[in-house]
Amino acid sequence: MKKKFTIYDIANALNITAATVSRALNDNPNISKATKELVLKTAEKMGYEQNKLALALKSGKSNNVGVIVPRIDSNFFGSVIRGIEEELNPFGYHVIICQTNGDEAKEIANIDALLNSQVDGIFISTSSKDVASFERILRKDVPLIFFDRKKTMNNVSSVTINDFDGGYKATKHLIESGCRQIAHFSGDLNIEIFNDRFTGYKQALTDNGIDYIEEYVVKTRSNVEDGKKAVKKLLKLKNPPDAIFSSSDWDALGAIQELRAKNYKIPDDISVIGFSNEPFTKFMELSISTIDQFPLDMGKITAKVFLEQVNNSEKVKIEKKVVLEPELIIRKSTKKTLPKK
Amino acid sequence: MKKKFTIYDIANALNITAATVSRALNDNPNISKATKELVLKTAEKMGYEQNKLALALKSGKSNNVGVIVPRIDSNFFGSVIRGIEEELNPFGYHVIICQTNGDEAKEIANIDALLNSQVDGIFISTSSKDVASFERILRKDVPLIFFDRKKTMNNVSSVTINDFDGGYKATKHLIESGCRQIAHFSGDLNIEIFNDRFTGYKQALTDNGIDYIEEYVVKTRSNVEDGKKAVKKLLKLKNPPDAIFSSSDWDALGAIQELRAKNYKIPDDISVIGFSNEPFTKFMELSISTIDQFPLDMGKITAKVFLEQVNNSEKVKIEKKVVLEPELIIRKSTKKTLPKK
DNA sequence: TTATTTTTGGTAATCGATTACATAAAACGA
DNA sequence: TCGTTTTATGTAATCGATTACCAAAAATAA
Repeated sequence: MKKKFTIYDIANALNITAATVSRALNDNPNISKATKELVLKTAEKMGYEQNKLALALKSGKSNNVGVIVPRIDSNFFGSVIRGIEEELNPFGYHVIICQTNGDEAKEIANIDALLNSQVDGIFISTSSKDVASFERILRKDVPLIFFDRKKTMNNVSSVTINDFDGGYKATKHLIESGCRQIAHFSGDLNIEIFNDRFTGYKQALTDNGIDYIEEYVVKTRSNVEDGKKAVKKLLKLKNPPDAIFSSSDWDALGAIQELRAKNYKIPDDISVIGFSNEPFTKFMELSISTIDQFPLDMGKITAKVFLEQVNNSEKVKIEKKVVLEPELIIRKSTKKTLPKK
Repeated sequence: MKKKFTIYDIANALNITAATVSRALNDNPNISKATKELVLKTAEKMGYEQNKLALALKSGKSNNVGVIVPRIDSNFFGSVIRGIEEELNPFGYHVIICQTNGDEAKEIANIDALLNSQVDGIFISTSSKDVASFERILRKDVPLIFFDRKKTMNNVSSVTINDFDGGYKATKHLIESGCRQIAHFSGDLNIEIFNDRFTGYKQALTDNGIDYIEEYVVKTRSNVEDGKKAVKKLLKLKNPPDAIFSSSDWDALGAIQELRAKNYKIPDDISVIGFSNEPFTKFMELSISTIDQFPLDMGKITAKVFLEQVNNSEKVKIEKKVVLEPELIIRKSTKKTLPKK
């Protein structure tokens, strides 16, 4: 077993006390230069490294933040986390990752675990219907910030994109390119982002005098298989759609694969637009129109909001709701031309 | 300020000592049932949660592991981390993420920070030329495991794929499909994985009686731009290649974009094969042949090797070198036919 | 030379949980 | 009834670093 050296070891070696060593290492003004140099030299020689755990226990600050996401191996969440890490690292914070796979129970378990480990903040893209566990975070006075998938709560900051606008823009684009029977892959409508996209979709229809047809809306779960299934279902309708606005790029991909397998022409027979701007949408045979959510920025801004909050001299409560504007990206899977009329 | 309750608060409330409370909470057999129930009830009522920091300081175990990667927003590393997290979470471990962007100084800084925070293990995909910082980890007796980008060190476990084999398989496939002038995008040859792929490439050439031509090897940095540049360079040769084996999917993508812009036919004029099986390679107009590295498995196995190591009753030193077998995935960017002869 | 101030460093409590050791009370046997 | 075992809990040290408070030594003033 190798030995880990502490300030007490340094103190013993120099016949001084740990308090002096601690002060010397922290460059405290009432330690003489001679002693400081001696301590520093000895620390160096022994390979001393500060135990952050002891410091964290004493100070109540762990310098860790927890990030809870459905999954980390998607480009979107990977980019958000990258943004958070890059922004926080210079301030000495570390990022603890937790995955929920969209499971509410796992999300609660993760929150508990993070609270136990005394993280200095929790950033979450939630999959929960309930806010009870978030209230527990607030009760412990731990900064909580939602990103992407938020819950609306008082005194809690959030960084999201305007999903309503994203849904609106995507749908409007389809309408402007001549489509009238526009289907929607919705995702779980209990989750705000999906509900907002859906609402944006409906609003765009209304604003353009198009009737909302309930059977055009299919609930999907952001994967290729669900996209295929959804298309199959839609094609069986007596009046199949001429466009699909999918709330996820993965469903859109599934839809496109299924449509092409059935020899539909995209975008001529059916236009398809996704959501998220996953890298693959750009490189595909038939590049997919989509909505960019700027995940890297979202991560960085989330981190900044957190930093503001902890540096706020703890007096006034900050509630900051940052809403990023999504961007429509038009590619080959939707028509660029104007209405046929 | 909200109050965080400790075992002392419970002890005071019940007029017993913290020791008893601690024992009751840990279901110690020599605490009476009555007291246990009382303590449990009071803890519940107060919303008590154990402070893991205090526990970690006392026990010397933080239940955190550090994972150091060049970047987290790539499918490959995202998947590895997902695998690690999934495997370790049931055992109560949390994963701290650090990014280096391939910068050696940042890697060292991250290692220092992780050691300071007393992590129970460090998993790293290294970008360093030097092993000095890893020796510091070992000196502190912290388990160290390399994955993907390793250094060869005694007493250190690693989980990698057989990059030599990957390079060999890719090159052999190109040869078998009739190519003879095979170029290679190499990456930084100081990094073992790239060097191994390169060696596999050369070996496949040799085994098939093809001369190794130095000017066919271009150093790239795993991004689209470098792939384009590399192709431009190769096409200027008096004897341009008829195939490219790229050590990265991103360079391969750049190469393909550049080649198509110049009206080369793929795979007829030039075959291209990448490395990693990034999702986009599958969905592209011209799907890209590549080598699968099974990143999720790599993460899970890395975690398992770690668990074995810490459960090893700390007596015998374990050095486990796991090498996964990569898989050739043939798609449209390479010919499937046999040699034209 | 004595009193006062300034330097410098020591003492001991603290953060929250665990645990070896000690001890009081209850239960038991003879 | 007295000694012995068992049961249940208390006491105090420990993990490593910080810091309010105090005290000796040195420097300065009177």
